[in-house]
Amino acid sequence: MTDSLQISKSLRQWVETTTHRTMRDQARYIKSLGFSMPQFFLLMRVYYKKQCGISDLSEHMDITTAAASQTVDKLVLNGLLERTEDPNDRRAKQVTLSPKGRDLIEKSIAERFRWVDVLIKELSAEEKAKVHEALEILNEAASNVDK
Amino acid sequence: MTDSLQISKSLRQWVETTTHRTMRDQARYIKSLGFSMPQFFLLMRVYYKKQCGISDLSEHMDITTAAASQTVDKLVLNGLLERTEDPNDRRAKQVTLSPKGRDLIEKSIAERFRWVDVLIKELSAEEKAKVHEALEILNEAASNVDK
DNA sequence: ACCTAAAGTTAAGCCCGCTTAACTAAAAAG
DNA sequence: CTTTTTAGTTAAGCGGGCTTAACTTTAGGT
Repeated sequence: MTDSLQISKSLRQWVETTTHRTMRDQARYIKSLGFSMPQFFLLMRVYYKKQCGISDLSEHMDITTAAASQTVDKLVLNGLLERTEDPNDRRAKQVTLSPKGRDLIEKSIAERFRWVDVLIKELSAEEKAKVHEALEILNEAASNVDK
Repeated sequence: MTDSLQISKSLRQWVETTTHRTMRDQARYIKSLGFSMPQFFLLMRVYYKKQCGISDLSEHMDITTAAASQTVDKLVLNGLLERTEDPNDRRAKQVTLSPKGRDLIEKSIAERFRWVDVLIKELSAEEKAKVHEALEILNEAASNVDK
């Protein structure tokens, strides 16, 4: 019989492992490209939102709008972001990823998946089947929790 | 039949979800405690290794031994780390977490587990059993990969 | 014993992220 | 139409993380 405590423990361990691994790999990759973590987190935010303003970035990253503006400025100069005026509100700016920026983010995501493929090689065919079924369940549950 | 491509896809999605969900909360929590990401990563390394030298930290974090030494210094002054001489090699230092440091790390890990329990509530008893078994497999595989 | 290599430390200095403060311009409120 | 609020920019300055360089002390090889 599997109780909630057992599964909670194994799930926690797994989340801890993956988070630890992926954050480290990501940090190294970002650094090797010459970018800082704040810059990268900002790019990630734009990646997930597709488009957002300076205020959104400052709230999301817990920094002032001044800091967000300055960081965006550097990333625009580096060709990773594009900043245009919002046609509906001429005070606001629309920040989006440039092709170069999108490429960077997608490669960094791929980077943290290299570990995933190494992990899969550790599994037998039978284990793969079990793991796959469980992951489908988890992914479904996660999307439910996200509303 | 479950092939490697299928499982890779579901595992990638899962890792993507968990990483994305937890990264921001983690960063915010660390910041709210007044610590920097480099400091936190260093503490994490010590937490996982239980005990390690300055050289290990510098290699692991891709910084010079000088930088590692200085960061450790600050964390010792803050009461989060303890630094003692290695009895087998008097050049080397053994860096370990103080009770206060361990507490900090464990609380930060707990911080990103809040949604894990919500997730488990989504599962039926049967699903819990399957997920638990799969997670045991994955955790085992992960520990093998990390040596 | 000698000499080189290895583990850390210290100091000086650079860069960068962030903040505060003062500002411009546009939208909303009255 | 005036006032206030909102979005963003700019400049000055602080603090922290990191590097290089010079140094001390201990281990290990010959």
